[in-house]
Amino acid sequence: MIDFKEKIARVLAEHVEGFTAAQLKEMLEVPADSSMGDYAFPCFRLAKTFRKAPPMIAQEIASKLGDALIFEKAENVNGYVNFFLKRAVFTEEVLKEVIEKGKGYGRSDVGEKKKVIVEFSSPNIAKPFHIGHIRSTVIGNAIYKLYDFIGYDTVRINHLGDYGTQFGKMIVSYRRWGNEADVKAEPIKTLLSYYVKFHEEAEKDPSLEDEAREVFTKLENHQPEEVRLWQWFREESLKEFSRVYGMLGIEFDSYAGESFYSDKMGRVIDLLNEKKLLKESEGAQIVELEDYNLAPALVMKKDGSTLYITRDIAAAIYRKETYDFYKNIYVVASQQNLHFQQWIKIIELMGFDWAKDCVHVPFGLVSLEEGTMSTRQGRVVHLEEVLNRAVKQTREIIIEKNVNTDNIDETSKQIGIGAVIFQELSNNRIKDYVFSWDKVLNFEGETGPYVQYTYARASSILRKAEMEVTTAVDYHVLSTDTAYELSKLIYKFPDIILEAADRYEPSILTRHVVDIAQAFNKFYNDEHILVADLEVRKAKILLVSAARNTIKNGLTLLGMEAPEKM
RNA sequence: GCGCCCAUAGCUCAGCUGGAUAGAGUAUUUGACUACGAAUCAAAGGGCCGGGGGUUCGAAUCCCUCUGGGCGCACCA
Repeated sequence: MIDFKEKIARVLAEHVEGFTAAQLKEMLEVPADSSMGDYAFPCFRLAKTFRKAPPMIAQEIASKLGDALIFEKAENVNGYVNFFLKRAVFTEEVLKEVIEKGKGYGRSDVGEKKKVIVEFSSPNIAKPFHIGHIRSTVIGNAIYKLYDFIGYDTVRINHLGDYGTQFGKMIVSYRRWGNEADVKAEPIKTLLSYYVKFHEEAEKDPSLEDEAREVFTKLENHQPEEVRLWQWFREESLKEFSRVYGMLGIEFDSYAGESFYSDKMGRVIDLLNEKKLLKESEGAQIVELEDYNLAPALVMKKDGSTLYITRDIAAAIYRKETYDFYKNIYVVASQQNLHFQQWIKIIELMGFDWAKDCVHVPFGLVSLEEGTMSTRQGRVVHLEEVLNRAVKQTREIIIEKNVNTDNIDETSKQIGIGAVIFQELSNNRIKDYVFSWDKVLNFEGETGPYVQYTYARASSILRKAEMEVTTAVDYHVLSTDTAYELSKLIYKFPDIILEAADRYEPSILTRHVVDIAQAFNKFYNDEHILVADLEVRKAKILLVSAARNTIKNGLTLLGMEAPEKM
């Protein structure tokens, strides 16, 4: 597709001395208001070198430019040279590209098949999958899809929290107060109750804590009975998780969780020793990071067992050796910022130059109106319940509207679950937010259902048009402001994808998809599409088809479905 | 105490590596379904962009400082 900005920069370069086309391209902007043109060149920075007032410079440039192949006029407004593209030329270029590429519109090969690992979701087993986990899960999935779409070779890893002292606690509690039948009937609920019970009892009898640590050490040393129980808990938990992943349409390439690295810890300790990074402190082994303005990192407890951070170091080394990644992305809560700074610095100190390729992508905290979530205190909202309620509400709305009740189960799922995903991907990931039922169950305005509705509407028009989509149309028909705005947003789509991937920020894409939907709805309301004049109808149908196609590609990247009817 | 993050309309948030009158959604008021789906569209009101300094031709955006909030800081993950 033509890079219009590039073209304008080249034309400018012929008339502005001392700057390359590339430099000029950097300086080009998009005006705040489209009535001021499609691109703008601010002349303020040229004032010093040319020793003239910006409006004079702009005036001179504009008068020299006249018209060109791709723009019809360039004019000076307050020191800016504003460019107005030839709308029909622009629209033809964009729409042909979309129709030709179809599902691949926006795809690119900038990744050159380089390996990118995305670690996301990573719930703790034996604990409920709650609304706090949705962020990593949904944001991580979108980041994976974005990188996949722009040509990287991706690996999705679910770094399950399936190891650590907590399982010592679980086993102790199960042996004292639990039974097999209860676990089989309702695994996570029962296991969680053991965990809660443990903490209640440990308040009264602190020696239980030591007992739990001992049991975990046995697990680390592969004692058969402990390993058997742990494996059983893990399997039962995974069954429940896969149900939620199924609803969300999310898959992983690897479930190598923390336990997977349990036999790779010795090597990490040896390497740290070799590099003389270890230091004894109060009986434990630490890595001092004072020189880097970071708190010391505890890598081995006084009883010789390892910690979370040791496992992350082992995991990073393993991944480098196994996948030889170009980038190793971790979609993990911002609460763990320090933890990531610490271990990535340690990796660097160990002499691994690929430490710079490990990227922590943090996101803000989800809390409830009652306060921060606490599994132990039962203060949680289960993700499955959120999804189920969203689906149920969608179903009620469909019945009420009575537009299309075929496949109502399937459609309700697409929309209800889509609403939850979309909501999660709407804001900058770094922001904290308070979970609210009203908000996830609101389907109007900037929401998933709004975008899906727009898609269904576009699909409906195409069904009724009774004509093939063709790019052999009169593009002047699509030169109205509303049609042109829509084409411009469609044109930006591939760049938006690159930016969203580059900044690890799916919300950039989410916002843009909303913008396209809004522009489409405006066009839909402003102009009659299925007009009698077949030439006009043909052109408008082409734009509808391109918009619909782009919306679908966007939704797919966000991990959502696009229903034909709803 | 130290470190990191956040602060924009009543509410929820956009605002790209500084650029023209700070934008959406929601809520409120009002208008549009005998044209293609009203989960829609249009209009109105609503802002010392947390406060104060600074850099710059130009700051919501960059720097300093203060205030308010969140998160983290040794044997949990």
